[in-house]
Amino acid sequence: MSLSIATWNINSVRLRMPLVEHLLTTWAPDILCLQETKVENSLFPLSPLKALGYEHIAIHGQKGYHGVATISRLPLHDLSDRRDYCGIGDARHLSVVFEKGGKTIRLHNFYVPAGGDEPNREINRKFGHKLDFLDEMKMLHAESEAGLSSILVGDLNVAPLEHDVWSHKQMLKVISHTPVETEALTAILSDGAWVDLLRQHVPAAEKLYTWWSYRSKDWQAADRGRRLDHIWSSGDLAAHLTHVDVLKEARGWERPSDHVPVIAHFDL
DNA sequence: ATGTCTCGACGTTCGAGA
Repeated sequence: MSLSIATWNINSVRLRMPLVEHLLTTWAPDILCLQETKVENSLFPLSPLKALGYEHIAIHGQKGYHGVATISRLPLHDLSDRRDYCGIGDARHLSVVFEKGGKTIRLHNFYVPAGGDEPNREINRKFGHKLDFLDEMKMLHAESEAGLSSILVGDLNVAPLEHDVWSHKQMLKVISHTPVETEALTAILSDGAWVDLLRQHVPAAEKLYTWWSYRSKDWQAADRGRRLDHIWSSGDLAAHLTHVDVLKEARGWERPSDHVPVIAHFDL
């Protein structure tokens, strides 16, 4: 029995609804986790998703900024788990529980703060917010709930490994790849007993990106990407991973997001 | 080229955030 989980920073779900529908009809993941939906809950476009068979939808939005949504063909439970990291009321987390192949699985959907431009928390409060958010994530453990497996996805806004960026040396002082961030993400991963599924599928020595800036004449020719979007799981599920698709082609779609969808496939 | 894109704000353009 197969299970597929997708994650995608959509950068406005209302603006890019045709692209979401294209993803769902063409790739048909069991569950799609979106970030940066940028819409309050009352205005979220539920009906076109339900019409495609995705009848189980959990949303956590706010006006104009941030926002996450988990869109599923499988029934979802425990839809009200939205954690207020840093206690400032941002819509950046949502978790649900579902069942597949005899397993009960908690699925976390995250949108980690980007952190601004200057990698110094003394002069840039947004960087401080990002570091505090990551610090709070260290408490997440993949095996914290008896009988439950875990998956964690989202735009974590950190490219942790050398080959998660186009130039390790040139990126060391650029937010998303500074040592304090990459060390924090690595600590969350190891302290929480998570497995980095993209890197289980693609060796760490190979370049792998999920995001290409809008600020480029030709994103494809420059290919200065970063791996900001992640899918992690508990070890029991990682053992059932068959492959991961990074849909690079989506960066070339009309009016694209700057992030591309990533889909993990399991054989359970 | 502080490079582009999105949203909200009493909008016909700009500032925020990314």
